[in-house]
Parts: sequence; C-alpha cells; structure tokens
Amino acid sequence: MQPIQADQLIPLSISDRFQLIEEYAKLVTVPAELNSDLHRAYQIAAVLTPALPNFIQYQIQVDISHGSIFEGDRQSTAISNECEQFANRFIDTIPSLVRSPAEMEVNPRNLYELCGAAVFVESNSISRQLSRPMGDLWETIANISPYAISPEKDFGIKITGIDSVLLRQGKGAPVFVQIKTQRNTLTGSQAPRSRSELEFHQNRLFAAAFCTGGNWTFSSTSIRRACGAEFWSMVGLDYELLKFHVKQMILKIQAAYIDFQQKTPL
DNA sequence: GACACTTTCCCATAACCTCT
DNA sequence: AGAGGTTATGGGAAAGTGTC
Repeated sequence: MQPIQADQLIPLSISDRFQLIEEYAKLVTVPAELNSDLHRAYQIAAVLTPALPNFIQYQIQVDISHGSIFEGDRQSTAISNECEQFANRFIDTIPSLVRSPAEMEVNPRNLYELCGAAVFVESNSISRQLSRPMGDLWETIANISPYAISPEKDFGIKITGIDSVLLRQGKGAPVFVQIKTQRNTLTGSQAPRSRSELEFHQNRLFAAAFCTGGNWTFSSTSIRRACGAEFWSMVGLDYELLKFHVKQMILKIQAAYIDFQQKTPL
C-alpha cells in the first residue's frame, strides 16, 4: 500500500483527515515489543511521517502567501492574540471559582475548604486552574508557526504523548515533541512514561516552554531536551517575545482577580 | 440517553534513596 | 556529602466506561 500523501490530506476537512489517517493506521504493523498502549500512537506516527514534510511545506507556502508570520509584528500579534484569548477565558471563569461557606462546609473538596480558610481555598484553586490549561496554551502557540503541526488541531487525531510535530528548517524528517511548561514539570514517576512515549519515534524531543523550574527532571540517553529559546527557535518563534506576552497575560489575570476580590469581599 | 463512577492527563513540591 | 534520579503527596478537568 502506498503511504498517505500530503496532497490527499490538504483539501480535506479535519474530520475527513481523521477518517483517512485512521484507515491507513489500521494497516500498519506494530513492532511486537512495543507496549500495547502505544500501538495506536505508533501507527498514526507511521502514517503521518511520510506525509508531513510536504504538508508542512504547504503550510509554509500558505504562510508566505498570506503575509508571513515571520514578517513585521505579525508574530507578536499572533502570540498576543492567543494570550489575550487565554486571559479572557480565564477571567470569565473567576466568579465560578468562588465557593460559598455553606458549600465548603457541606462538601469540602480539600482541607482548606474543610477549615473554611477562604483565602487559601481561592489561591489554591486559582493556581491549579491556571497552571493546567497553560500547558495547552504552549501547544497552541507553537502551532502559530507553519513549521509545526498539532495532531489534534490539524488532523483531529491524538498521538499519545505527542503535543506537536515540527519540521526544522533544512531538515527532512519531522520531529515528534512532548511539550511541558518547565524543566521540572515532570515528576520522576512520570518520566518513564514520557520516555516510552517518545522513544519509538525516529526523531523526538522533550521540550520545556520556559527555562524555569531549576534542573531537568527528565533524562534519557537517547532523547534530546530543549527549553526556552532553544525550543522556540526550532519553529522560528521568538522566546523573548513569548515571555513578554505571557507576562502581560498573567498580570492581566492577576489584576482581574484582585479587582474581582475587591468587588466581592469575603 | 442521562448520570455516576473511573481512569487519564495536565500540573507542583518535598522527601528520600543510591551511587560515586 | 552531593548529585541525580525516584517516590510520595496533592488538586482538578476531561475523557472514557458502565449502568439504569
């Protein structure tokens, strides 16, 4: 059977792309030694890999024809838009994070609620609610670049452990990437899983969006790591610009939160 | 088909263990 | 003793699964 071609995928809707990839994936033979949880990921990667260089070339052409993201302040605008949207979505949810003393007493979700410590309840909730979806934001921002694809957004399909696939300038083979927020985002107990999810891809990368969080808590003899500028430059994006907009975003959220608190005293 | 329960997936930090 | 890796602990959303 012929491998799938980029030209076949490009004209399709996301759900038709999913269907087509699914059909091909079923036919891929999986190495016997591979963990069964990863069979599907292997099959999808095998189907996608030969098509991706041309698919990404196509994205690059489209980017150029629409006024490239790499020209003028377009990159800044694009990153800013994503951060704005994220901030606005989050700010909208702030009122729903509040729990009444009665709710907390009847059905405490954690120790702070059990004790009715409203300030701790809120600060705990805010930081949880914020840090989790930010993980998704980095994927979205990476996908601004025509050098990256998101399996989910571009093909409607999930590859276990893979957040983004990118084609480095001048290189022929796509790189399968797992993106975290910080170098220490992964705890040790999760590292073996990340290792196995990445290892079987011919080209793979473990990336941290920011070079914060002290030392890496992920290591592997065969899987490269990159954080901050080293990672973002692979898809042509500017780390300094990203940090600038993320700072605006977080401060905006904080200001909205303080504002909300003042309007609704404890 | 609605709802409840379970698993998976995002995340953070401290403590501990082992090897050099 | 210090570094690097592993384990324990903890929150919450979303997706998946089972049941009535």
